Amino acid sequence: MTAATRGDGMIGEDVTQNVRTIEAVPLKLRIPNNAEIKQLKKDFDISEKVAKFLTTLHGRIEIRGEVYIPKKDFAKLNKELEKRGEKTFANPRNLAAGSVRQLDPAVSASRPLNFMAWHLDDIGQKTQEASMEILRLIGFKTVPGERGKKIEDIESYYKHLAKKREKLNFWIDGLVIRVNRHKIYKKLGVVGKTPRGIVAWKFPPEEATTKVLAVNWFVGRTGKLTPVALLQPVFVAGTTVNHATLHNAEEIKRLGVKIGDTVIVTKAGDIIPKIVGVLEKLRTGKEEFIKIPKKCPVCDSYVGKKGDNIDLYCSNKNCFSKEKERILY
DNA sequence: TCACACTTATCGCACAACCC
DNA sequence: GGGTTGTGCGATAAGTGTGA
Repeated sequence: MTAATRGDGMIGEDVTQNVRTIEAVPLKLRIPNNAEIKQLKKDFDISEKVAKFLTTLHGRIEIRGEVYIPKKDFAKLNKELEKRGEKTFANPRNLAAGSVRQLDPAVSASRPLNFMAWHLDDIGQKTQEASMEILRLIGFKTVPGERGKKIEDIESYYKHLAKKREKLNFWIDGLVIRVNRHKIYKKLGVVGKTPRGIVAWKFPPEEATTKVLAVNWFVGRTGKLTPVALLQPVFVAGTTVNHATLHNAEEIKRLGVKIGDTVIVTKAGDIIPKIVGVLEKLRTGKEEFIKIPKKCPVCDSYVGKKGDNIDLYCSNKNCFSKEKERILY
């Protein structure tokens, strides 16, 4: 058995030794019995070839899934750490990611890692439903899901899940809608890195309010100036947020944000901090306009726009920040 | 108009280098 | 040898520019 992280989609990190310590990942696949295969044929129209493969499981099989830490186990671990006077972990998502990459498998084994499968590579099965059933039969836990025939079915499942979300034993940020029939799924193809047959529908992100303390202009490798708001630290969706990008001068104008304003902050995809609004009623009159720089904050050269582009760029080809970011890139 | 690449941000964790 | 610090990595979303 070998295991790898997703990486860039092509090359990931070898995490075999750590994944082997996860109890929910069977070291030996379970071979379904005759009655189970018979039922599988009846329910999911699987071919003789697939049925035969399942009776031996000889050959290569690729499974994708999610390593996670159940809420209860995460709370228990932090309680134990607190008791011992040790530092507790901020959230289960990053702890799971970090635990999988540990150099010492014994450390990974000490963390309450769990695994749920959501993809079985093509072995000849015709639908996603069949994939999930096969995964269950060969010994994997699978992500919960339901089949819907109409858009309304998906809407109602989304609402049902949103209600049920807090009661689940693991964190979720939405649901994934996937075309059931593999033939249609393949026919739809891939756009960039995203297959057309699969769509994520996220829940509205958690919100918090905080103050804008300052706005700093960052110069990227292309020379583009990006305003980044320095925020009063605020806890949102499992982490403490200190900064949020304002993208460009147009975004500052659109939001109408000033230094000193109380703003509403969310995290897109529960990851990226984002200012979504300004609470103008809380203004005291001491708020300051955000100055659009005329000179580069790093090399003091003039900045300007490129044609109709709304972004500002540093005019100095040898700007230190550009060079630095280019090297970093 | 669409597809795709680029840019930017965040966090926690791993690991090497450094200091005491 | 142990603690601290700095850097890099992985995962991820959204806005924008570019080229077909």
